[in-house]
Amino acid sequence: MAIIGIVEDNKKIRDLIQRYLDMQDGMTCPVAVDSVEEMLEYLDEHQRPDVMLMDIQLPGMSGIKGMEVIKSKYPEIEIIMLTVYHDSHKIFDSLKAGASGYLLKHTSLPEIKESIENLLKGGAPMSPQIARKVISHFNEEAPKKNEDSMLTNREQDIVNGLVDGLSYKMIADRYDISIDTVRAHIRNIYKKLHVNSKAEVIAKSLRGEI
Amino acid sequence: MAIIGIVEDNKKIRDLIQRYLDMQDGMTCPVAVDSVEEMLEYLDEHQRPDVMLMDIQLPGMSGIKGMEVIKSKYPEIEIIMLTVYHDSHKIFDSLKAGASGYLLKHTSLPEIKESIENLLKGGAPMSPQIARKVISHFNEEAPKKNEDSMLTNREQDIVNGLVDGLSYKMIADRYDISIDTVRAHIRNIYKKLHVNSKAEVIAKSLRGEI
DNA sequence: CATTTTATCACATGATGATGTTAATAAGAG
DNA sequence: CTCTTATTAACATCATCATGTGATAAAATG
Repeated sequence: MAIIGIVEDNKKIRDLIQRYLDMQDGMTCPVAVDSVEEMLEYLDEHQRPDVMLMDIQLPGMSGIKGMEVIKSKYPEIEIIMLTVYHDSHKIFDSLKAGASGYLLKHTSLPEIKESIENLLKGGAPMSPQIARKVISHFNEEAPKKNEDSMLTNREQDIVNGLVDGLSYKMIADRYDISIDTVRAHIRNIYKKLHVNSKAEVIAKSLRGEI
Repeated sequence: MAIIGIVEDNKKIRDLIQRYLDMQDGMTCPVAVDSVEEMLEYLDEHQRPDVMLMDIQLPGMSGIKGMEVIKSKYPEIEIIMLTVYHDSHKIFDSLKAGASGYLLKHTSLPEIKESIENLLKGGAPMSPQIARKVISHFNEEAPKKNEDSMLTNREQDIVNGLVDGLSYKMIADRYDISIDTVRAHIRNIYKKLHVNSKAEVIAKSLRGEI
């Protein structure tokens, strides 16, 4: 009998999954909590689950951090991330932190059940979109400069300045242009990238999405 | 109508898959050959397939080498490796050479069909055992964990908020604390990391230096 | 028990950033 | 030759950030 645990802060989703899994043959789901902290308390005093479903966005400790903690204390627990996030950063962080699977939240209950069975048999459940990103990570050693970067040379200069942590004024000095010109470029960059803050540009750039 | 191509030297398997796929709605499988060389000739003179199933062990050019050649000439063709090999080297070589999926040969015909549909929808079909190996690759790829983070859990929360491109106000809302508390945390974070702007924190974080 | 750390909140102020509007010049495309 | 794009620039205004100073309380540490 496989023991399943759930960490998910949305009570509706949590209860739904718990009830469904608990009904299945060969599975029992005795614990479904809404934070990593609660799960850690539970693990101290009860039989440990074989598999754990974990959200990323949680009150208190994040699911990724939580997984690291749980994995370091109980490395034999297999953890599947079950979340709405499909950005590469969160996916790779999760996998590096020791996740055995990564499912998107629109995954149906039977698919979740199947994924758990898969995992117990030595597989690694992944939503197809996630698998795609993981695979891309491999064949993306050279063919970057992906999609229409669209950014002009000057705009790229400005982005580099932002990534280096420079203020508008410092960027203006570096390229010997006025601060208003920097502003103008940044406006254009924001439009092209569909963002509206320095922070997002820096994040995008460092994730290789520019 | 998706066009499927097959390169597989075992005639029995090749014919079986071709007949099956050809029967499916939305698919046609006009070409099934037993070597990369034959497939290259075919591609010169016919409409190119959308998806190609390819074995690794082939007479003449190997499937991995063949995929490189085909991918460089026709990068828009999506290639799924369909093979008995499950050793990490062959898997990673295939993925690096541009494979969009990797299935083991015991995969059933309906699963193959499903995998192709998956691929056409932007997914990446992988047998669970393969996914497991790919994921393991990430688990081990995390040597440099500068765990001298010094940042407290709450501080890490705040950093995550910054990385997500949130303003102080949005971070305050996310964690249900006041904006002044966010400011206080950020002051401490700046001191610990020796920086003095959001931008630098985001950059450090995304570089894995936190 | 005393001390330090962590987390919380407030008020204030100057600096920086985001956005709207407008526009001149040069280069390249059609 | 006209139209578009890239680059430059100025002025204005409100929002957000960075930083100083100070405070309370719980938790961890010694």
